[in-house]
This record gives sequence, C-alpha cells and structure tokens, in this order.
Amino acid sequence: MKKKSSSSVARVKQKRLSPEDRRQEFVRKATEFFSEEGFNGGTRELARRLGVTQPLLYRYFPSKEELVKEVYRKVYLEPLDTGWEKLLTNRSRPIRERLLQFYDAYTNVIFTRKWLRIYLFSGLKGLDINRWYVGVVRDKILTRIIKECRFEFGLPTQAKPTASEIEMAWVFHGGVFYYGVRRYIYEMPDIQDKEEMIANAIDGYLAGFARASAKDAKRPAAKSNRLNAAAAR
Amino acid sequence: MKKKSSSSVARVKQKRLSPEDRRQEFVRKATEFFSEEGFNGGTRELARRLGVTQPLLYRYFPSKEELVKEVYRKVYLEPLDTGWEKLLTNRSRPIRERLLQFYDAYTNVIFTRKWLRIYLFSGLKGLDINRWYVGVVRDKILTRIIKECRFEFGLPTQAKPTASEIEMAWVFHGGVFYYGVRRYIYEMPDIQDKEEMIANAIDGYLAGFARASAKDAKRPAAKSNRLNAAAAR
DNA sequence: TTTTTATTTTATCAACCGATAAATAACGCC
DNA sequence: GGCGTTATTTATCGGTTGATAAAATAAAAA
Repeated sequence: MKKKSSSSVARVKQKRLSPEDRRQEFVRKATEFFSEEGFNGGTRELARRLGVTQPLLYRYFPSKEELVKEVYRKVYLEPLDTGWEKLLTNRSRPIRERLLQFYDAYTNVIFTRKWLRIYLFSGLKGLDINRWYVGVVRDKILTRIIKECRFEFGLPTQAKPTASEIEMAWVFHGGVFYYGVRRYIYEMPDIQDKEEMIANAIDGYLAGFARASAKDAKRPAAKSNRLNAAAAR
Repeated sequence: MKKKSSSSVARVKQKRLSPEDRRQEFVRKATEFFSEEGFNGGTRELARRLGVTQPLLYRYFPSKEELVKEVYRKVYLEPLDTGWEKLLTNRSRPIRERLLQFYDAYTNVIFTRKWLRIYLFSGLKGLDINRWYVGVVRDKILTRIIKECRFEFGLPTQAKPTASEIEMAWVFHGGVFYYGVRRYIYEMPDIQDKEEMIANAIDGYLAGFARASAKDAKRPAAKSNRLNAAAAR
C-alpha cells in the first residue's frame, strides 16, 4: 500500500473536486455501472468501482433510488439537446439528405452500449420517463419527418399525421433502432456499416411513403384515421 | 379457512397432478412471474403466487438458475416449432401474401407481454440462447425471405444474401418487432391494428427491395459484399 | 501550528436472498 | 381402516442488500 500522501510529496492529481463535481462524477460512473449490471446492481460493488466505500454514496444521494433517477434523467435528456430539430426542417436540401444527416447524428448519440442498455432496462420497468421519451420521439421527430415528406412529395402538410403514416415512420425508426440493439446489445458479428444501413433504411422508407401516398391519392382519406377518432373520445 | 377436504366432500378440483405435470405448471407460472418481475424476482414471492411455500420449489428444481433456464428454453422454442417455414416457400402464392400470412402467424406467437419481456430480459443478460435465437431468425427466416423476394423479382436465387439484403431485411423485421415492444412493453395508446401495420411494413420492404434491386442491376455486384469478405478471413 | 469544518471510513442494523434439513400432511394401495 | 410413499410445510442457515450512526481522517481556515 501507498503512504497517505498528505501534503506535498508525490501528489500528482486528486485536487478534491467541488461537491457538485464529485456528485456528477458519481452519477457518470454509476451510469456505466448500472448499464452493465442492471439497476439491481449492488451499492457495494458500485462503490468499489468508484474507489470509495459504500456508505459514502449516501452522503451524496439520499437513497439508491434517487441516484438511479438521476442516471435516468441524464441518459434520457442527453440525446434531446443536440438541436437536430432545425436539421430536419431545412427545406433548401432534399429530404433524403436531411434524413441521412439527422439519423447519422441521432444514432451517434444513442448507439452506445451504455445508452441502449439503460433505455431498455428502464423501458422494462415501465418508467414514466421512458414513456415520455417515446412520446417525444413520436411528436417531435416522426411527426416532423412525416410533414417534411409530405412537402417533398407535393402533398398538403397541415393535417395531422394519419395513423398509417405514424406507424410506417415507427416501423422505419424502430428498424433503425433495432440495428443498434443487434450491434451493441446482442453484439452480433458481421454487421453492415451504420451509414449504409441508414441509407438503405431511408430509401426503403421513402419508397414506401411514395407508394402509400400514391395509393391514398386514388381513394381519398378514410379508414386510416381510426386513431384520431379514438383519441377524440 | 376451509376444511381439509380429505376424501370426497366438496372436492371440486385439485386432483393432484403427476410430478411432471406439476413441474410444468410451475414452469408456466414462473414464466409469467419472471416476465413481470425480471429474473431478480425472489423465490418467496414466486412461491406465494404459486400458492405454495418457497422450499417446495427446490423439490422440483435443484436451483433457481435451473428453473430460470427451463423458462428460457420454453419461451425461446415456442415460436420455432410452428412449421411456418413451408409457409414462406410456397411459390404458388405471391410473396406479398406469404409474408402477410407468415408475419401474422409469427407475431401472433411473439407479440405477448410475456414473451417480449422475457426475450428482452435475457437479451440484456447476453445469454447464449438469445444469440442463438437471433441467428436462427437471420438464417431461417430472413435468408428465406430474401431468397423468395429474389425469385419474385426474377433474380438469381442461389448466391448467398448480400450484406445489404440482410440488413434491409433486419430493418424491416426489427421495425415489425418494435411494434410489439411499443404495444406490449411501452403500452403506448392509440396504436394501429397489427394487420395494417404488417401490411404497410411489408409493402414498404418490397418497395425498398425492388428499388435496391434495380439500383444493383445498373452497376453489378460489388461493394455490398464487404460482409462475405470479412466472414471468409 | 492550531482550530475548525468537510469528507470518508468503520461498524453495524434489519430485511431479504437462495438453499437445506427435519417435521408434518396428504395421497395411493392393500 | 392402516401403512408406506410422496408431497408439502416449518424452521433455520449463511450471505447479501440498502441504509444509519459514530469514529476517523483530510482539507481548509485561523
């Protein structure tokens, strides 16, 4: 064992962080820990990886649950404050380019083992923050994509997205998402480059969107609005 | 409390099952339990839901882990012995119809809260049986779909699926899968009928497949075989 | 250096976990 | 019915969990 390193000799680092910085360091490392072990991981093992003793955690967090909540908050808010919303609405560029750039940026944030695992763990718990996040994806991302696609294909953009449109966007988005799961959670070998996969997925989605629009143009809007009716009651 | 009901009076049910049947009943109920609580659920709570005491479990299973393994086996093998393979290869019917019927049948099996949750729980654990299952989906289902699509579009069917083809099929399949997650795990409201979603997803996939085939026909096979090269080393 | 304050550790608690042994209850058979 | 066998329960073990109080240490202030 080393000596105590009390004042001057051999003191290389470890200045002593501000309480808030130290707290954030704990949250950061706890995120890594819980992403691997799940939220049933013990506080003793977590403390060991932090290089401290277990009761110290309770100086910075009133309970394990509070620490876990802070991990959630950090993980779920991380992908949302990257200002990608303008990226989708820039109509000076074709929709395909915008989608390519957006999904490249978005997946650069969420396609990590850490993020995906915490997302799935909390999803299995049925947490409110998970439902909130999924709602944000639908209302901010998918709804925007649908509107921009309509514009690209010369369709009216005011009306709310139909159930079919949302569901098709979800299938596309979920398909892309599932690539991350296969790669970073299942760790499947021999997987295609992310960029190629995204390009293929986008082309497939746009082809499907064009096809569906053409079909809907023949017989006007009906049937696919079962959802709005249900939501209006 | 009731009386003991030893021989004849007021005996309505509860005949006493054979050891194997009782064991299977335990496995069945344990599947429900672990699907909700996760595999960290306690044996005492499980026994309570079974209406028995906790040590009794150890008469039927040597350890909790063995019980859990049997739950895995049952859940993972369930969707595979439904003989849907012939369904995909019946070339007297158009591929769209076959895909519709297959995915209707397949999702009828896996789109339950129970199945999806156990699948995700075990996936997060990185279990071998999970990786095995994902490999089966790729090699038996997706590869077959690709081959049948090639046939439908008048392309040669012998060559192994390219990386792009597999990845596109995965995005499609994962998109459908993610519908189940949204519905039965996230429990999102106002969701489209499963059949409509599947039909839309299939049409989108086929449109994308046609588009990709047309593009590949211009410049011959190259680039998209990076995977085979990687697998051959 | 001495005093004060903030940080970290040691020791410990009650509750819960998976698992085992021994005692009891229920059944099938004669 | 009584007897032997199987199924089930009661009681209990050692280990681990999240959490608390008090002692000890390190840093900062004087």
